[in-house]
Amino acid sequence: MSSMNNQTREKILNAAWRLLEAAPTKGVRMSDIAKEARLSRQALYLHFPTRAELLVATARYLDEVKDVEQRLLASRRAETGLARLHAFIDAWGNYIPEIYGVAKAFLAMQATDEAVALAWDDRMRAVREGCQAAVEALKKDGVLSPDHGEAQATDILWTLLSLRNWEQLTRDCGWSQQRYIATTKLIATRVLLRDAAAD
Amino acid sequence: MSSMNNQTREKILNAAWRLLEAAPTKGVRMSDIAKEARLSRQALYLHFPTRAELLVATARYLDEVKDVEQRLLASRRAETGLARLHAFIDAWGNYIPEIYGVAKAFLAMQATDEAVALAWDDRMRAVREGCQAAVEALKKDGVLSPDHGEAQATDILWTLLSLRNWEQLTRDCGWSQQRYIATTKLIATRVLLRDAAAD
DNA sequence: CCTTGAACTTGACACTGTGTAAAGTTGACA
DNA sequence: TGTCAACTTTACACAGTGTCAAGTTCAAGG
Repeated sequence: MSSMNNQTREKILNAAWRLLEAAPTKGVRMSDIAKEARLSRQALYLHFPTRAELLVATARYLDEVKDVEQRLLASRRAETGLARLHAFIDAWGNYIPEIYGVAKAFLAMQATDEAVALAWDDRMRAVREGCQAAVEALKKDGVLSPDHGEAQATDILWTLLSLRNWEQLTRDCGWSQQRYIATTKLIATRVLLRDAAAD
Repeated sequence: MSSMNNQTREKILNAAWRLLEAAPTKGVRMSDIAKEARLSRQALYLHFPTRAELLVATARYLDEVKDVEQRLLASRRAETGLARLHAFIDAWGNYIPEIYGVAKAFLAMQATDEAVALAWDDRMRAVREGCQAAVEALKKDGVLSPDHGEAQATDILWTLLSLRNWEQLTRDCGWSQQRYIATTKLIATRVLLRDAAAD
């Protein structure tokens, strides 16, 4: 299977991506993806054993194309803890809308499929590490609020930056992306930094 | 249908509730509920036209039994804005774990079923109104942070108090319920109140 | 030119879970 | 005794996933 034509594989991943991005809330079926990729439904199963694995592969493909690693790592170059926090919120917060379609399909399937749940947890763990690094930088600068230990501060930041929160604020509450970023920075700053250190 | 034996109806709702509470993440099927209620699967359809409506009815039943209205209204009796905010977080935050099982089923079905999505939105709107009332009380006391308008403050509090955040903090991060409540109060206070007014 | 094999198509089918339909059972009440 | 409502039993339609087996296509290599 690994020796198979990679072009076809990419055609499938691209089709899945396109559909999920276009209609994040609608349930995208295997037959939909096949049609979009101009292949028979069965051809998909030649490349991906299950829908779950196709989704996971789509997510990895997306990461690769969009170069998340790169973006998240960029925030680590910031000099102060606060700058680092803000850079991380910029990096991740602006990445969310780009992966929203695929992520939504993930979250919907997470409830039923073990493999999907694990893959999602794995991705979120990566985000959590970014949060942790930002918190450590604050601590090092001596600006971390005495209200929280490092672990708790990481939990809070991680939760604040959850995709669900982004979804609620931008979709349900109608916030613009820009406002989401700005306000999230404000909240993170208020919650995580010791009084005098804000801005 | 409305003239039908209400005992059976309650037996079904109770069975659904028990199963959802016991295994919030597992998909509870109609046949599971039927078995639990010691009825045939078809009997469920005599009382509820679809699984979606059964879920919605279960949620309403839960609210009735647990008397949410009462609890949320209680917070309105608080004298100061801050006390009101904290009372509301107590009321709602402590209600979440009691409805988690049913709510989880809701959220899982929200993606596919329109009726479920509407019912959920409706419930969340009620919570939002509680948030809004708390924010208004803060404003009236003159302690609302100048960083936010009333609408934005409401959005933030509402998002902070989302079931997903409770889930992430208590399940994924391992926080105790008590810690969840205490820290959520702390965060809300830090974010929503003007500097000098904290605690 | 002819064979071989990989990539793909076609069509059929098993399985799960929801929802529908129809005929049969039970027991209370008039 | 008969009737009606509540419930059971059995069967089936439907969607979507995943499997299977028999074909087609086409390029590479003897």
